[in-house]
Amino acid sequence: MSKAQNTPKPASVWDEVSELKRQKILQSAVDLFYARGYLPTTMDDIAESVGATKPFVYYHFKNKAELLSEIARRTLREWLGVTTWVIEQSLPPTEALSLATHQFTLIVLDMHKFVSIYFREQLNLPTEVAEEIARMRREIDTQVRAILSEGKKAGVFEFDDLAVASQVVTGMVSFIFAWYREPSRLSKDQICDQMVSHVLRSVGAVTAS
Amino acid sequence: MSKAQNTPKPASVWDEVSELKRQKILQSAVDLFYARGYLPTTMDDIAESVGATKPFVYYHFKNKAELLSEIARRTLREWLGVTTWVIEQSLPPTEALSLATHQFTLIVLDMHKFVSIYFREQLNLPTEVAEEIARMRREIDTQVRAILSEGKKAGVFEFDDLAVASQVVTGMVSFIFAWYREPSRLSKDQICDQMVSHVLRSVGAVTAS
DNA sequence: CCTACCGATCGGTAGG
DNA sequence: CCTACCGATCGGTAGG
Repeated sequence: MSKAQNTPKPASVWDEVSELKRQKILQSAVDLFYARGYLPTTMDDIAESVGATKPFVYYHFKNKAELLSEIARRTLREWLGVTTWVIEQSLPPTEALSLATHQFTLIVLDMHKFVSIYFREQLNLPTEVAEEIARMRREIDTQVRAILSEGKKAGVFEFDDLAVASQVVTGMVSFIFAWYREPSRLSKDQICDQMVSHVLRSVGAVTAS
Repeated sequence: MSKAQNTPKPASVWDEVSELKRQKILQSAVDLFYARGYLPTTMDDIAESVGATKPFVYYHFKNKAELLSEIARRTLREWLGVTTWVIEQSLPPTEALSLATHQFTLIVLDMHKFVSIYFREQLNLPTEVAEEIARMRREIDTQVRAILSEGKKAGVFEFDDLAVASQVVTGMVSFIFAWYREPSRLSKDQICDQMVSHVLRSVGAVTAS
């Protein structure tokens, strides 16, 4: 249940019902955008899949781009939440990188469709949303670099270029979206463990168990 | 000059000129698809960017999907060419993985726009082309696994699951498309060296220099 | 008489 | 929250 509803305290029963409809529409959009792509999916498709007509969708979302924006925002918000939370723990570099990788991998697996859509459809995001997303990505990158940099200084990581190392780590995990399919031969926990091992080794972590 | 023209022996001057025009159109399509996306780019846009009109484009390419198909085919052909060539050398696992990673990285850098378009627009490929591409991907995966498997048996690589390791290796390199931008702070050779180091370490290669 | 192209317009569908 | 409908633009192809 990592896909929390994110309901910002429903003030009334009316709001709660309205929010539920928003979630239902968004989930249909996610399923369709994932299967067919953002542009080929019509607002009529989404309306039909929730058993309503187009104006119903427009009542809950300003336009088509707003649906995509919400998908991208939720994805990045989850990622940024994980790295921020790990940084706050002030763990030793190896533990911090392990934890961040594990949680990051779990998000990619749990929010597989969200992540796939985000990576494929970045170009279709409105300018302001694209900039908001870019800011969050830079924050994540800064935090990953902080962990890697600290590990290198402490002598527990061994790699050359910090920027490349950071991209390699986040890329290795992000790219799971391109090959993960359900049902999966391996459990999510098994994949997390594999990814932690690969990430730790890739930055030359000494305690690669 | 890794972007070979792939000209299948021009029988005459006429064919040669025609082939040249095809290349010019394809390059314009690549630039536009990369910058704006496949669907938002119109055939008129492509025609305009080569200083002609739409029927000119249709004279050289059956339709819009054929342009995208050619981009995807060339990308996969280059990748498959590299792994096949490396396998043919019958090198020790570590050398084979180093060489494959170096060449694979170089392709992602040299054909940066091709690779980006391929990953973003897979869903827009005609069914038969998508299947052809999928076959080539499976071949590449088989060859990467062969190298990794041999290294594990020989005791020079250390990782747990072969499928995950293969995806991690190809994913790490493929994902360069998502962060590489020109002009780059690092030279292509520097990036190749970095990627070889990360890949070797990620599969627990003993000689991670 | 053909190759290589252009101006104009088609049917069909998108977002709103 | 639906029916009915718009302004616009698309990929692809006709005739010349």
